[in-house]
Amino acid sequence: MLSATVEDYIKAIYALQRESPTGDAAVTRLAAALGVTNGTVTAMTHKLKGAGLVKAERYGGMRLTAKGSRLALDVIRRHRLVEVFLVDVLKFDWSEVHDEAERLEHALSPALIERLDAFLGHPTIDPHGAPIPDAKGRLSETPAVAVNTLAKGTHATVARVAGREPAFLALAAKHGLRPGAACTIVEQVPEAESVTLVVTGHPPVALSHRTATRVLVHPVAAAGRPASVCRKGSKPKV
Amino acid sequence: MLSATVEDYIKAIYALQRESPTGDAAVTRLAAALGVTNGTVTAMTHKLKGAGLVKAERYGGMRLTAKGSRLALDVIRRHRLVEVFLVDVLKFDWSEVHDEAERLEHALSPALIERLDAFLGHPTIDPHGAPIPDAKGRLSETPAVAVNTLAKGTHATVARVAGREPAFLALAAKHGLRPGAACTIVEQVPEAESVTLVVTGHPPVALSHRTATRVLVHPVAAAGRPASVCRKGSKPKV
DNA sequence: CACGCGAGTTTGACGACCCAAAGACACGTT
DNA sequence: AACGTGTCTTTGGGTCGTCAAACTCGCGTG
Repeated sequence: MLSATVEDYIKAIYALQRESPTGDAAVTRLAAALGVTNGTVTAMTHKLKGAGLVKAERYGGMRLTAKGSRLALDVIRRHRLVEVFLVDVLKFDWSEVHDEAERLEHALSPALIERLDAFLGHPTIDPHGAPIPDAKGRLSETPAVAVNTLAKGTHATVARVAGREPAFLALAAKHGLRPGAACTIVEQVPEAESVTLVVTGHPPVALSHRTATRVLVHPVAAAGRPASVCRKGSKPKV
Repeated sequence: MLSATVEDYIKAIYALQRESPTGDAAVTRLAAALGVTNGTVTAMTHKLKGAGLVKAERYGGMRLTAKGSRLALDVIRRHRLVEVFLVDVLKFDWSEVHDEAERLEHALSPALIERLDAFLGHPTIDPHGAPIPDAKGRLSETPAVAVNTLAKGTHATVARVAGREPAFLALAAKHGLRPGAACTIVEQVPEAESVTLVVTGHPPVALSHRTATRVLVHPVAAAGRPASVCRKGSKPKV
């Protein structure tokens, strides 16, 4: 059986690979993500290599093997299903579920996960809008764009609020920023790297572009109304 | 934070104390219950003593302190609530929930347990009929008698089916022996240490007296019918 | 009463995971 | 080409929970 520690490493490597341009994870980054020292990561890397979960060579970055990726997706599936359960069934708040899920994801048997999945109605996204891999480890990512790339006046539907910091998640919740909510870009100031958006019925919220990359939306095609829609790459005409 | 291992030891000590006439747990019994060697238990005993969870002296049995008992009841509460969840909500079979709960009981935060308790409607017994300690660690045990002490013809309500062996639990389930079921003692042969009982709608089942001590019932006072009721201590008049 | 034996304890060692600190490497600068 | 800095690896050491094997104790028996 694979230890909880191994699962945590694999999950962290998976996440680092996704946000790395070269597609491989660096020791120092991984150490920071897991809160351990570099030496500890190097030691664990040997173990993971021995288990056939990662490929790595001395002084080079590491990369998950097919087997490693499969395990990562398995752990992510467990994590996200638990989050759905905690929020939808036990009525936990959005911002507090992460740590709880972090512990639980290592204690659920495959049988339990499949029953939980069925009980929850086979959800496809977690409470933050992150996609849930299926039982075979398939992940279907809906293309979505970050709000910092959108022009003033754009109408959109919130697809996902990424990030784990409770403070940020609490802010998002306070302003109605949850998957499915309809929002509008009310201000876009490139010079200040600031974007302001509003969800109907909630106070507007100004985000730095850096923060705004964590808020992903599906722009809504203007149906008979003159709202400008600005897709990825095009510049706002303000 | 207390490790899962410590919790397992405390829970096992609690169980051993209950079934020990002297009220304290022996090293060898504990080692057998946990599947470790005696030396390991001795080492852990020192640790538990240091943490103020047990009292023990060299070559004498060990005993939980108030703090230790409280922890044991806490773990038992978690365990039994998880079992209720697995059976009632996720529709797991009776006999397979134990191992699952064994792992989960160490991964649930106090907040999660309280929410789960509320979601389940504050159950007072688990699927096997075992009482669930409340959030303050209070355990209310309903007095119940083992079927081996009852006379032929006695009508009773199943209160609890103790024991963890999947095979025994599967047998019990097959014969309708679950908390709340109405049963009747159809045969009682002291010479053969055998008792046979039947739950309406299920095939009869013969149990050795040893096994029968695990089936606890509430005898039903004969209401207008001539069924003999035999309380603890009285001899059957067959 | 001395003996023996089961129950309990100690000892030395191991695997998993971790750290601190020292060493080895890679690579851009000068 | 030599340096310096940041990244990675190694080394020695620590904790937790475990085992096997040697040792010690308490107590009933011959």
